[in-house]
This record gives sequence, structure tokens and C-alpha cells, in this order.
Amino acid sequence: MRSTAETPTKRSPAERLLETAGELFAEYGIRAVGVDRILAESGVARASLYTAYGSKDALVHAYLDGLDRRDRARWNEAVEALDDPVAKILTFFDLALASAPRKNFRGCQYANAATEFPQERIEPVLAHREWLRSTLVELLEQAGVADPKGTAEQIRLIYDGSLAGSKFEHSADPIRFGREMAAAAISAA
Amino acid sequence: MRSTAETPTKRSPAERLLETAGELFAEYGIRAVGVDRILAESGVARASLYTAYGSKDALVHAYLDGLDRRDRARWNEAVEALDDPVAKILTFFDLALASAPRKNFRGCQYANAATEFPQERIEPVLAHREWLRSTLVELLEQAGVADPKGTAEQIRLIYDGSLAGSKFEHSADPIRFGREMAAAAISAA
DNA sequence: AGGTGGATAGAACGGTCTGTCTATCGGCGT
DNA sequence: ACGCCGATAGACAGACCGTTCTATCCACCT
Repeated sequence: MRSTAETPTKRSPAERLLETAGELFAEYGIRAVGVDRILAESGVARASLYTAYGSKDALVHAYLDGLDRRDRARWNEAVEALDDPVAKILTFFDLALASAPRKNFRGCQYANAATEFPQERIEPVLAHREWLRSTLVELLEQAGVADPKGTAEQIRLIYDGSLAGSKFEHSADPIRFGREMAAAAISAA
Repeated sequence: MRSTAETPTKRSPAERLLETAGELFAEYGIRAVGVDRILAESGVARASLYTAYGSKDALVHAYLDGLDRRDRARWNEAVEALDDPVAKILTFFDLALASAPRKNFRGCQYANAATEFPQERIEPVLAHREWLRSTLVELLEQAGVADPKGTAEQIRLIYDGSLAGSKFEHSADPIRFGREMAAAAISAA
């Protein structure tokens, strides 16, 4: 009963599974990673996966859901000490910049998931995207720009483009470049 | 001997295969489409695929290569009547706008391929991307902007972002929005 | 008319995928 | 000390994957 996420040294199979799956999905893609590999690299038994999640599909959804929640939490934590709304906006780029090398420059994982499953409406992906949009609008209102909604759309387009470029070029440079573009777009607005 | 691509009414199995594969790859993704489905929808015999291409992998590369050549040809044709270099640049967005609904708003197919095969260096994808970059630089030089290279990078980032947004939202609006952003970026430069 | 070669239909093979099943192990509470 | 329950190891089933093979067919050329 008290087994779930209690001792930090020994985590549950469900947790280890989710972490390993997340790393593999991010690096190689979701369709390219089979459950056999997840099981082998996590050291978890096959049956544990199916008792904990029920299917690979459910594990994928748990992965995307955790991605959304964790990304939001990281941003919230990172902007905690900041006052300037513009600095908070640029934090999106700073976080992407920091995680890009760790993720082998695979770009936006939400976009990757949407690419791999074109005809599914993936809830966490849409939710994350809407959160990003509304957060940008809010911050741009605080910054006192003339057209918060339009400018937010600009920032988000730049954000998407910088992550796409990072994936193409296997480099963090496009994200740095996008950060500058975003800063300039806010200044101009 | 004279069988290859002679009569326009009845095309060769290789051609029908490539066309059907292209449509399916674009709509559902490359990994998601098996050879069985390509064969069924094209009405081509199984053996014909392997005598013509040798493997699914080779068919995929032929698809990507044809994508690159055709996209360049379409752009060249579209800008033939144009003089203004800025108009030529915006033609990239116009073409994307026109093809987006036909492709079910699946965004940039080069990005999709790069997403599905993260650790392969796909030649046509890199070539297409470099062609886009150098073409933009050339046109921006003609337009007399101060920093052609930097501005070209901006345009390409906006282009990438607009296609990514189109995929997320299943809409052509982000491409229209990106077109405006690109026009503004050129004006400002 | 006869033959040649490309296209076709479809069976079959080996491999991999997700998912299920059985059996054993080990820690923890009573 | 016993029993329970989660975790483990691994075989297994069924579907699908790409690929090869065999055999038939048909259009075209001499």
C-alpha cells in the first residue's frame, strides 16, 4: 500500500519504466522503441509493465502527460525569482537551450509525438500548447505591449521554428537565434 | 526497353508505386505505412516493388529525393513570372499555403522524415534545406538588405515555425501568419 | 507463331512487435 | 513461521513487418 514513491533510493517499477521510456522515446522516437528495449534498459519485468500501465499506448500517454507536467513545473520554478515578464518569456528559450543537448537536439517532443501519430488528438500536446499560448499572452499583457495575443502568436511561432531548426542542424544555435528574435519582437511591440 | 515512362496514360509500376507511397507517407508517416498497404492501394505486384527499388528503404529515399526535386521545380516555375525578390521569397509561403490542405496539414515533410529517423543523415532533407537557405540569401542580396545571411536565417526560422504551427493546429492560419511575419522581417531589414 | 521478358498473384520465411501466461522468488505483516 | 502479494524471468501466442520465391499471365518483337 505504501510502496508508491516512498523511498527515493529504490523506486517502483512503474517509475523506472516511465523514466527509461521517456529517455528512449525522446532520443529515438516513440514508434522506434519497442517494449522489449524499455524492459531491458530499465531492468523491469515484462509483467510489471502491463500490470502498471496495461499497454504500451497507455505508457506513451503517461510519458506525454508527465512531460507536460514536468515542463510546466520547471518553468514555474525557473521564473520564481524573476520579476520582469520579458525575462520570464525568454526563460522558455533558456530552458529549451539547456535541455537540447541532453535530448540530442531532437527538437520539440510534443511536435515529434504529433508527427508520429498524425491522426490522434493527443491531449497533453494540445494542453501544453495552450498553456504556452495563454502564459505568453498573460506575460505580454503585463509587459504592456499593444497586441498581446498577436505578439504571443509571434513568440510561439519563433519558439516552434527555433526547435525545428535545432533538430535539423543538431545544434543549439537556432534556439539562441530564436531567443534574440523573440526579444526583438517584444521590443518592437 | 522503351517501357519506362513512355505512355502517359499507363504509367510504369515504379511510378505508380512512388506516387502512392508519397501520398501515404505524407499523410500517415513513413514508419506507419507498410509495403502491404502501398501495394494494395497502388495495385502493383509485390515483386515489382523489389525489382524496381530493392527495398522499402530505397523507396523511401526515392520518395524524399523526388520531394526535393519537385518542390524546387514548383518554386522555380512559380517565380518565373516574378521580378521582385521579396515576392519570390513570399512564394515559399504561398506554395506551402496551397499544399497544406492537400497534405492534411502535416507540416514540413522534411522535418517529419527527420523526426521519424533521428539518427540517419538524410541527404535530400539536408540538400533541400541548404537550397532554401542559399536561395534566400541570394534573393535578400538582390533585395538589398543589410544582413542577407542573418535575415535569411530569420525567414527560414519563421518558415519552419509556421509549418510546425500548421501541423499542431491542423490549419493554414499559421502559414498565413508566418508570411506576414516574413514580410515584416524583410521590410525591417 | 513462337518466344521473351516484365508484371501479376500469392504463398512462404524469418524476424520483430505487443501482449498473455506460468512459475518462481523475496520481502513484509500478522 | 507462515502466507500473501508484488516483482521477476522467460516461454509463448498472434499479428504484422519486410523480403524472397514460384508460377502464371500477357504484351510486344522477330
